[in-house]
Amino acid sequence: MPSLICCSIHECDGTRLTPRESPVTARGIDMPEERYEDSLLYRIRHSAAHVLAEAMLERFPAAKIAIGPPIEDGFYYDFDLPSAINDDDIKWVETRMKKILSGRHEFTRREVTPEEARELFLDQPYKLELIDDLVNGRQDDNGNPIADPAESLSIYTQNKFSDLCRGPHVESTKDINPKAVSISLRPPAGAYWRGDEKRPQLTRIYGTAWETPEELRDYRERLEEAIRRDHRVLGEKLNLFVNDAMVGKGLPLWLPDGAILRDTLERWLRDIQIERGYLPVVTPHLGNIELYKTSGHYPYYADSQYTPIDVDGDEFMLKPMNCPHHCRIYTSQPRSYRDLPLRYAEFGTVYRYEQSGELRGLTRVRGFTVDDAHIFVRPDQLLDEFKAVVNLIQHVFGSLGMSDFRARIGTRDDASDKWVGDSALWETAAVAIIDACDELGLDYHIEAGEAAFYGPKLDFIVRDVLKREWQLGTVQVDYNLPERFDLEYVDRDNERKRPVMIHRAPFGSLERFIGILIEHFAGAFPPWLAPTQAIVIPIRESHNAYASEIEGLLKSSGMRVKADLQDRNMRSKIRQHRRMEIPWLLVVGDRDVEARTVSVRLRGDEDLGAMPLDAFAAAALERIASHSGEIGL
RNA sequence: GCCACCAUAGCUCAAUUGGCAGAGCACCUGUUUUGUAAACAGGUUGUUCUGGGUUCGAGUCCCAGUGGUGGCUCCA
Repeated sequence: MPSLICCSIHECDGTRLTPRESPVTARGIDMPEERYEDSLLYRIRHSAAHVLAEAMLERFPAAKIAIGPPIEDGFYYDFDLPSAINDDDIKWVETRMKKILSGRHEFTRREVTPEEARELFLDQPYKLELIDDLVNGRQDDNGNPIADPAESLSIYTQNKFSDLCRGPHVESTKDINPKAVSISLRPPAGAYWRGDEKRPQLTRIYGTAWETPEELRDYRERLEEAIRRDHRVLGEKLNLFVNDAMVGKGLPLWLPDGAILRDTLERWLRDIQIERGYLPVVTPHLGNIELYKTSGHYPYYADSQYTPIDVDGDEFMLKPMNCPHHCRIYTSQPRSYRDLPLRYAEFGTVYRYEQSGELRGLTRVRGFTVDDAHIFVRPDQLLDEFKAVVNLIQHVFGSLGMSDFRARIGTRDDASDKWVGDSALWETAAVAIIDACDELGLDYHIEAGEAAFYGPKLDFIVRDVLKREWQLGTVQVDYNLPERFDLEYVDRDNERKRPVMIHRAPFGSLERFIGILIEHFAGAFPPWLAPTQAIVIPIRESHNAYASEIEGLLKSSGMRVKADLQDRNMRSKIRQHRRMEIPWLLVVGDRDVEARTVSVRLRGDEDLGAMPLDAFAAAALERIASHSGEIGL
């Protein structure tokens, strides 16, 4: 099954974080980057979490404490509270934390036996559970040991608070600047104990802590910048899309400017794919449920699919993926080994029931369009075709200047039995993926257990402005669907053989990709993507005719351009269009009419002065055609 | 789906302990004709998310629903 759009990795245990907060440079000599876990910042945050717990227990003496690790940019602590927490509580706790931090309280470590530990945390059930696990050795959900039993446990104490903790911590609260700590920047959140929705839901208090108040101030500014870049904020400001309650949650409406952006991307990718031998196909939004029973998607994944629709006594589904349809296109004719690879491409809109709490802007929606293709290959073609697909995805990301992604190879692990198919084929496929990535010099990492259920895959994962991770592009190797749909080709030796299927989507989904793209460019799109590429601004009404003439000329050369003939002064028009991130503002007055020039002002701040209309058109069209991110002419 | 918070004009927000629903921007009309980030004057704009309840009186308090936000869980 294609996981064509899914998978965010949640960072809550602090173990997957990059150590970039603390690049160490000593006396001009570059030192290797320190691991986050070894950094002062990590100890500060870990210690601040303990102080948070101490203050919370003063405010809520009946609270039960769970865990409180450092995370990227801060820390949290989970509490089981007797009543809901409000802003006044947060304010009180923050003030109290700062008071405790101002004291000179040492963090002292003490080794205790499990018995002593149980005695100490007699009224803290979550701690008792942790102690039991540590003493017995950690086990995963299948009962396999993942950590050795601990013989002794460590307790850290500061002021009047002790916590079960392996450390490390700062030596004393004097190592933490109270002015560099805040818990009021992020609202309290719900979180299940041990991430299990069947266990109690706890209240998670997030905090942030830095070495200096200046770093805290910088962090605040980064948060504000993130809001400014948020695709939901920019989507409204730039009139790209809206979510409408009457239409339904998670079903965004594309406004004209957003549709132009989307259409431009779609046409661009379609052209690239045609060059590379892809064939267009089109399939309907509804399909008979038999299609999904055959593919295996139903009822196993019924939770995320919409209730079937009765059509003349048969059950039809809104299609949650395009692959079964493409398989049926494959089987519509007998296939020869000479026909392969066969690459069916479709911008296919699919519908999935996503939990309401997870919906978000364009990055998580209930109806979305996958830039999907299914490639049917002979086994001997798999490696080359896989490389070609990765090459295509790299081309797409590279053309858009998106380098801030991680590539993840998802393989199967032994902890789950959800995998289908022969393990030798899995091995073959995984080796093909790894070989392809190596040959392409792709910087990847392997995560066991992140495969699709039918085969290993390669995903391209990016982070949004709020540092949430989203899967965009994906390539998946599938031996399963060809089996289920009984796909065959006649080989050179006249034997019927089974093709291998590659599922792939460079964008993943148009919606999510554009959401990320808006944030990537902060709304200032390169000219080829900008919904409006140039605005002509007449200085006086008497220049309107010239402005309209320029509009017509540039339009006929294919540029997306408008003349702004409103009865407002030039300065206010410049302000308005700058705010809309229009790349080129063409101001025209007497001198320009006289000399047939336009005075070009760039989206940023730069005024290029007058240039001949032809020269502007040629230079701008070159920028557009080359997909340059540069707007200077 | 779960926990918490939020919802006032198209947008951003205000409205004392429950006492006549407001401002800026946008929009409309007029004046203005401007050389690079907001001309001037006047005017329109409301089921205060929806439905119940308490009250002499509800934007404000209570209940339910809807939508949004932050997390958690899930994510083929």
